[in-house]
Amino acid sequence: MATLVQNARKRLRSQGGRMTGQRWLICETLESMSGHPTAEELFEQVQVHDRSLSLSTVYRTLRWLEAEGLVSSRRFDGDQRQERFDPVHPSEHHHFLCTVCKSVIEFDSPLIDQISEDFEELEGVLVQCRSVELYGLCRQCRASENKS
Amino acid sequence: MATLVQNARKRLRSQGGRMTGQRWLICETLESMSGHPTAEELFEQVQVHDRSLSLSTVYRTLRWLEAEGLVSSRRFDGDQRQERFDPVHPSEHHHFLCTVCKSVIEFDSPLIDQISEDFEELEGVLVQCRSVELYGLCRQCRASENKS
DNA sequence: GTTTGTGCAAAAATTTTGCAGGCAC
DNA sequence: GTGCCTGCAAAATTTTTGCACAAAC
Repeated sequence: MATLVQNARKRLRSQGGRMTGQRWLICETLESMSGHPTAEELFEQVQVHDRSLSLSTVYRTLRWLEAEGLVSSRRFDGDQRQERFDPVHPSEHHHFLCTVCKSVIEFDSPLIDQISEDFEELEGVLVQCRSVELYGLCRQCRASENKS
Repeated sequence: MATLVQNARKRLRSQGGRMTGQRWLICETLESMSGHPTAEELFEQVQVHDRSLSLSTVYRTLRWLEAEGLVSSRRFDGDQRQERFDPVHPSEHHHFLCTVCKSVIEFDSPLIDQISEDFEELEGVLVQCRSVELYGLCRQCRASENKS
């Protein structure tokens, strides 16, 4: 499966853009971070490898990747201001968020299409996108909750 | 069914707060607006009836209502910055958003509980909240899309 | 009278943009 | 060399806060 850097390089080439060290690092770092980081979190992680890379560049790169459909941005319940970013996967997927440790688990279910089709029939609308978010306690946090 | 103003008044009484004209107007206006307005939109609508009511008061009231569990705030896909607010309904419900006219339709489906239970079993997590968002074309926009 | 609430203006927080210089091709 | 890209600082946008005054009990 193509990595984010590979996809980005392809897009850049086709539009006369350049795969700079900064873009490379941002893509690689984003892909290595599991939990849908904010721009700020990604920036901090990127700075470990390049002290001089700026937050503007992180934002500019993320927005470009988003426009290219390679990265998606969202806000989860309880996120007040900052957006979260993650590489777009080839297949649609949805999110479970642990309200204690903030970890994210991705999932999918055929029932989501069913819901969508039921609703189309009921209302006469056309559904083009679906987003399901579940919130609760992950396995670990659930266990430690029980102990205390 | 209790209105937002009625619920708010009850909470205020029990904690020594006051149902002021501003709070009343904000609650009534929010309840009368169907499409999950932003604070700014609510503010504009409120200003029709009270020119001197400030945006700060709108925010302060919304945050208080939110803390009391009477109003919920969210951001939909494509909303870049501003949050949207709406009165919390007694039963859980989800949202369909028209990507053209921005109208919002609320719905519910028993399959959502099913998805949630399936996922709990699969991952050993505890799901406490669910949020489903569908995006597409509403009946009207779908029709006018076909014509053109 | 005391406490709570409001408007205003200023601050805080997040994201975007203009510009001068730097780097990739 | 040309043109895209970056860092910096400043702007823009949304939301919160401090404070003096006003309103409700």
